[in-house]
Amino acid sequence: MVRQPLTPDQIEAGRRLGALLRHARAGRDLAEVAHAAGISPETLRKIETGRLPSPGFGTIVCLGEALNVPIQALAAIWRGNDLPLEVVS
Amino acid sequence: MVRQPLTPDQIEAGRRLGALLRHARAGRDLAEVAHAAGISPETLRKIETGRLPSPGFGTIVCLGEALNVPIQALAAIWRGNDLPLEVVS
DNA sequence: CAGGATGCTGGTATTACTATACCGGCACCC
DNA sequence: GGGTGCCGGTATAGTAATACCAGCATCCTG
Repeated sequence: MVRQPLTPDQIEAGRRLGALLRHARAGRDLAEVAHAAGISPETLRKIETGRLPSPGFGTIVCLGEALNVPIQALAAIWRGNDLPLEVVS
Repeated sequence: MVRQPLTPDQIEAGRRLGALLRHARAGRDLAEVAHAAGISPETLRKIETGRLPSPGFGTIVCLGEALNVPIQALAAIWRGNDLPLEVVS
């Protein structure tokens, strides 16, 4: 066994994370935010839509910084604690 | 351009992250911690030695949880804020 | 209303990297 | 001298990050 595929749990965690990030962006231009975070717009879009379920740690840290989302909120979302969305509003 | 290699900055960030995690583990068995975090001992060892500079977001979240390290400390280390190591002691 | 601009989406392709496993070797300590 | 634990190297499946493109809404403007 070399690297088993992502579990459904991980995939759903990625979807929750993407939804939170999209909620946090809330109007700002996708490309602008991606550039501020130092990643490509394509990558950000895929994260938001859940097609990149488990992005790199640095990617998320930079995104949280660019969007002013506390990293602990992202971690909580990932772990499944359905933290209220008010923390980012 | 498809996926440019990791920058030296990212590699050094990974090294700092690994050093912090190793410091936080501080005596506990590597294999035990890895199991608690839900990853393989090999992977944890590579993260600690800096040979996996930019692990997945979920990997770091689980590790922080297993080691009782606040996720914000890990993010700060990654960003380069040379946060004192006392936060984990 | 036509037509352009803007912004998001799904698809496909490519490359670097993650996560895992196995091995021999090197310490340290009882 | 045999555990116990860490290390470096190698190998491999699968994913992350990026790019390009055609399509489809919405909005503005002539």
